[in-house]
Amino acid sequence: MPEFQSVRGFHDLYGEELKKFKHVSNLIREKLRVYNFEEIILPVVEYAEVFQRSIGEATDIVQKEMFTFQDRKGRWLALRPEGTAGAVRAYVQNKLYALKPYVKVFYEGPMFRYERPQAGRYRQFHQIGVEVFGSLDPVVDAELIQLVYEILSELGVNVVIEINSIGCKVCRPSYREALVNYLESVEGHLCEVCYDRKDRNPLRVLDCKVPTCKEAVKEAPKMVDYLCQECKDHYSKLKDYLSLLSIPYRENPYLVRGLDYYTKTVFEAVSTDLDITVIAGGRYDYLVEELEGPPTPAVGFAVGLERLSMLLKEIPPEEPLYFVAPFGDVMDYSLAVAKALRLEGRRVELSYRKGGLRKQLEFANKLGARYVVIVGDEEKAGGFYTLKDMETGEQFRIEFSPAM
RNA sequence: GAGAGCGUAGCUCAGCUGGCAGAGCAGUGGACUGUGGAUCCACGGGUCGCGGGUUCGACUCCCGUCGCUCUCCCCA
Repeated sequence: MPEFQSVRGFHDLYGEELKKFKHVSNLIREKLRVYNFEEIILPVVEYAEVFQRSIGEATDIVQKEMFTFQDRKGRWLALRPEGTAGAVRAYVQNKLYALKPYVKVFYEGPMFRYERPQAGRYRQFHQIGVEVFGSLDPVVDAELIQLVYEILSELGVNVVIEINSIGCKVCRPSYREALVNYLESVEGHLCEVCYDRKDRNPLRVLDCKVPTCKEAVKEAPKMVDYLCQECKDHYSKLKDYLSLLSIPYRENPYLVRGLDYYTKTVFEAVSTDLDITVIAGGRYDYLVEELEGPPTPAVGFAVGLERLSMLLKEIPPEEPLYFVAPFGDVMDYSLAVAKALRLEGRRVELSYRKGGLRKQLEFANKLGARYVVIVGDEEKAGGFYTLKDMETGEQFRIEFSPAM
């Protein structure tokens, strides 16, 4: 075991893994450009209170998953466990609402949660977060889900998009009460875990995997039946839009999110291969106000980049590599050739190791070169180089005069 | 926070009821000084995760510890 190791749950990203990661990131950024979202770069550290207020004091994220520490003046700071809270803080602090009728932003970067690492779970992981501030229109929810759908389709991953409405200040309390009442009436049939969570996180009981719980919960009240008129309209309008856009989705009346700030629409994209959530989001109409901003409805979602990358099977091939292979006393000439090719915009590697032509061709293979630019005494003397296609074996003589 | 599995060469892993630490792949050199992927030969490489115990003797058995992986809770 190496003497120095990265901290548990903190990983180096490189090689093939990074290529997938970048492919996902680039594709999403291109989508966001088309949808006219503007980037905002947010700090990785906020006052801990920003998260406590937004995510909710009682949630697992705040209670046991935050990296918190004190600065020299004793104030509590935290590494961000998610992006929305900071985005809202920035929206309020910079008064972004004063600039435009509504605001569409995205951010990309690391998030931190103190959890036990396992498949698709890291203590430092990366998200792209997308937020729309200032519209209550369900068309925004629909467009965000459309965006999610397009991202996932173009990446070619097998997922299902689930949606639900969890109501608002008006209707959610009565539902929660009804649900807890119901759960108490069947508590004898619940597993140990669910018995505990029926008060703490009652909605979670609804998608417990234990068969007896599943059975006990069949007759449980559903949020959709308790929605107030406004929430009901919002939800049905959303579904109309999704149908109009031909976006396949599955209604999951038991879909909940682990953060307190959500209202009305919540949605998730779940991998059908690995049973992990890769994108999740929803509406949070009270959060801006909660962080001392003007009452402003908002919706957003976050993409887990590692999770999405690990579902990718194939990534597009890289552009061809030209390997400049000098042998003999021709390094000056080779430098000139490499420079000229690079100025044409080609991807060029100049061999840094000596060896005969055979050796150079071996190096070229190991580096995955598509073309080898053969430069020997003949080439230098004759004012040309030999271009070899490593796939077909064909060779071409290319005239060249060094102009360094 | 609870549970399970695994730590032997750069990688993947053998190594039996304790008896000289191995293979394949990768690497380097050569066969082969202007033509690669193939083949053959040679070579380099290890605190068997770490610490303790049992034993004449521990990679092997026992205890502890650290690390990794996975599951639950929860989540991107």
